[in-house]
Amino acid sequence: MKALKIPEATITRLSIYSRFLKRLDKKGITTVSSGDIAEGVGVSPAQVRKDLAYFGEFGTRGVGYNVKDLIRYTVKILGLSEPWNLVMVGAGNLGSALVTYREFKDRGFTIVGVFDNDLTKIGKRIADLEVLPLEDLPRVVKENNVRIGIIAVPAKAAQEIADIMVKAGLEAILNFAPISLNVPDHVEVRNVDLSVKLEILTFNLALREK
Amino acid sequence: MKALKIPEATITRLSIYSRFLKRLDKKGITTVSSGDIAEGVGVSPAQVRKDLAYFGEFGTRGVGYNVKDLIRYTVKILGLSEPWNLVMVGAGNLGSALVTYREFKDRGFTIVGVFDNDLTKIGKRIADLEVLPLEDLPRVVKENNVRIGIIAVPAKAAQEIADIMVKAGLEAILNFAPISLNVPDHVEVRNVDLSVKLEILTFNLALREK
DNA sequence: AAAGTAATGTCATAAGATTCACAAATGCCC
DNA sequence: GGGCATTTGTGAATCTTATGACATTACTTT
Ligand SMILES: NC(=O)c1ccc[n+]([C@@H]2O[C@H](COP(=O)([O-])OP(=O)(O)OC[C@H]3O[C@@H](n4cnc5c(N)ncnc54)[C@H](O)[C@@H]3O)[C@@H](O)[C@H]2O)c1
Ligand SMILES: NC(=O)c1ccc[n+]([C@@H]2O[C@H](COP(=O)([O-])OP(=O)(O)OC[C@H]3O[C@@H](n4cnc5c(N)ncnc54)[C@H](O)[C@@H]3O)[C@@H](O)[C@H]2O)c1
Repeated sequence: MKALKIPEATITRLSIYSRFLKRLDKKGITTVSSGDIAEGVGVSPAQVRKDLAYFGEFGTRGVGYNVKDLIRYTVKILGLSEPWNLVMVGAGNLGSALVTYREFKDRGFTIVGVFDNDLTKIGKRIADLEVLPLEDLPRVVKENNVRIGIIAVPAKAAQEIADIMVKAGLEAILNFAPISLNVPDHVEVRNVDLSVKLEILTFNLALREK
Repeated sequence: MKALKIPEATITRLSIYSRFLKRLDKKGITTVSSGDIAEGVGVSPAQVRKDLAYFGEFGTRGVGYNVKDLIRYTVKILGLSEPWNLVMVGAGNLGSALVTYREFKDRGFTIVGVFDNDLTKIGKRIADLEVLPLEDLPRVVKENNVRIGIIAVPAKAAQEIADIMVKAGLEAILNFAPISLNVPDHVEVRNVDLSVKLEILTFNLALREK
């Protein structure tokens, strides 16, 4: 495969294009131009073509892209042709919301285990999953070939959970705790930080006063 | 004020530095170097200094930065010296989690209204807020000087809610629905897209197989 | 079948962000 | 008080990403 380095922003946009295309497909639209995609997701047409060009030629000049084909390509690129099993640690407010989030399923993600250390939560059900004690995590990871873990525990506990995940052999972590995690190089981490986006808004609004 | 354009990535990092500094302060640490911050949040020391340099000179050569002062500066830059009132539309799984999220409060955000159109939800309480019908949104916005709204409704309804928010005079929207919103230029929008981060991970893991 | 229109793919260019490297400033030790 | 160690602030260099422009290809119309 391409050794070429792909900008992470490109991957971000591909994910967005991919879901936009699925909506078009559901509406019965069969062909789409880079301009249509651009307008639908709020980028420039050149950007759309450039992003796709990293991975091949998927369109027809003078015509555009076949929606179903392009969905297949983007899904393939993003590594979503095969389903992914996930584990979630933290069965609190956010963890519960994420476990019941339907769109994950649509994109091929299945949460196969939810873990917590609070005895009052263990044994309870979220969606159709029983909350399990942390001790069971390595077993669930092994049994279900899980490679990705989600952290939804308080910041204080996040590093400890990351360590447990690494030890259990997970290769990637999606972290919702507002703290930077220390993990070995072979483990990919991405943080989702909700306050940051809010503070970009306040920064911009505050500027207006000036 | 500076007319200079600041990279959004800089604002993102400032928000992260700011919260990291608050943790240091809580631990009683009074002085910090760009290298310490860099290590704590996972960027380069030069990056930290450059980011701060957009806004002024906050450190002392040979010494570093005073933690409490730097917190004050970052908070000021991010527009957080004064508290912000927010409204939330969508009292579902995610909306409820967000309303009860404590860290928002710590950063000076107060959710003053939660709205939904589901009659079974209206009147219920989330944290200490009663869920209100959408019709009440303009009033709550006016009464509380709200400038920022959060959208946590299904994608299908998000544009409609954005329109209502714009009409009510909101100037910024934080959108959790996985769809791109159409709003006038004077309204700032930022999307929080959880699937994207997950798909960056799958992209990277899928690459490894190659 | 030729001309006109549409839209891709890509190379060149521009813009933007990060890193480097070092002079300048500070505090500390002897 | 002079030298040494430290760490900032910043201009220049580098690296990365986005935009612009257009040749190329395909379809459509007459
Ligand atoms: N709630 C939100 O809207 C929101 C938004 C952004 C970020 N976050 C972040 O997500 C994380 C979770 O937030 P939340 O609101 O769901 O908190 P929460 O308190 O509702 O849930 C945290 C859960 O983690 C469990 N937990 C704590 N320590 C643990 C450990 N060592 N091992 C296993 N489980 C443990 C707790 O028992 C609890 O069930 C926090 O880091 C928070 O900052 C939350
Ligand atoms: N749950 C998650 O973890 C999660 C994660 C990422 C993104 N999201 C996105 O956040 C949004 C909300 O997700 P959720 O899981 O909370 O869904 P949900 O179905 O639990 O809640 C949605 C709420 O919006 C309300 N609603 C629907 N239409 C409305 C309208 N026109 N006006 C006012 N209220 C309306 C519903 O009554 C419901 O209470 C969705 O767009 C979803 O894609 C959710």
